[in-house]
Amino acid sequence: MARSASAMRGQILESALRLFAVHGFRGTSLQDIASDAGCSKASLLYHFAGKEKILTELLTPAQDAVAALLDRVAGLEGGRLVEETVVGYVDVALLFRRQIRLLFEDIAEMSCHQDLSVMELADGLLDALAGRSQRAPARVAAWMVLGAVFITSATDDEVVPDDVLRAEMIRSALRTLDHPPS
Amino acid sequence: MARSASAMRGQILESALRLFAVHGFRGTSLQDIASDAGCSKASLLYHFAGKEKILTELLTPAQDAVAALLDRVAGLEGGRLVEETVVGYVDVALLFRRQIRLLFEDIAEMSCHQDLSVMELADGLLDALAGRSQRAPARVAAWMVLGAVFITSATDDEVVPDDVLRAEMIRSALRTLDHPPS
DNA sequence: GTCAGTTCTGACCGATCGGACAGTTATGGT
DNA sequence: ACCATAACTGTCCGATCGGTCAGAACTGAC
Repeated sequence: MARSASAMRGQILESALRLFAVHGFRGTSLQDIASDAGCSKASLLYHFAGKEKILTELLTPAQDAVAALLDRVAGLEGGRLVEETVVGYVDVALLFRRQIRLLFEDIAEMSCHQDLSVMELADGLLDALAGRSQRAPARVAAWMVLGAVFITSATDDEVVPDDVLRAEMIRSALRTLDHPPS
Repeated sequence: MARSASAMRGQILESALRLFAVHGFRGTSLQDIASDAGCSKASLLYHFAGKEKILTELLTPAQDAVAALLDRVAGLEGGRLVEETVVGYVDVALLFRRQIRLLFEDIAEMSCHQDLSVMELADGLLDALAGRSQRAPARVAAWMVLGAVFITSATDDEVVPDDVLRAEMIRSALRTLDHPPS
């Protein structure tokens, strides 16, 4: 066969991205990628120095986009800074959503593989956070709160004390949901 | 030794939770847990039917807590529903933050193991989203936006069209940051 | 002391996976 | 036609890991 180098490389990257997004990085073997791309596993390792290098090449454009965004807002301040950053970040995230998804698939597969009914619980939480509304604005805001609290809890910013963190998370979440302070 | 069954089980669970939270579920082998708990790998598998069962036992209390929360807010509606759900969810998330962290460590280790400087970029994004403020409310809100957009992008709620999703994500994020609409 | 039952362990197994390597096939320049 | 180089492959290897199993060590009841 011996097609041109760039063609095979592109095919490998595309197969890898798709399989990673479905089964996660660790859940996808080099053989899986090779079979999907239509070449041998050895051919994979001819084009890429290792499995991680494939992931790196897949993630680098997203990293560059964020770096470019940070560069673009470097000189701004105040309201313009926040607005531009938010819009830019959302656009980058949506542009590279498949890459983001591949990061989560390992988690999802791990959570679902057992008898835990996390999905049902997440749905219930989503409904309640959206105030039982099915409208898009409420549902999107609920999704964001779900993710925001989840990730923020996992971080350990030892600068912020726990009680302050709790209070600010609640306030922020209620703002996200457009809920007037009581 | 042959200590009482519950003592060894508890020791194993504690070691597993700590190691999972540091190296992730997949990044921790049964041998690692056994060494940390001070027993043999075979003894692990005497107390737990498999590696996943350990994870299940670690995650079940958190699942039960969420289920209890959903049960508690089942009869509420309107403002009370949202408030109770948010406060309850934040409390559960903070209570089980180590369990949540273990879910993310696999991602973190995967992202950091390569030459990508994701941490610096995340910090830069955090600063910009917080409007260069170092105050706790701004930083917590920035963290939440960071996680919210990240997770929401990874979900595919095919009910909401992409352009609507983008607009609502931006609006929600700006609300989270307490940014007045322009 | 005896014995049944629980707890624990060393040794082993099968499977999987990432990667190495020598050799083969195709390509393009001359 | 020739050949250097790039592209590709089959095969093998070492390491890791989850899990099994027969049997040892310990315990408490009698």
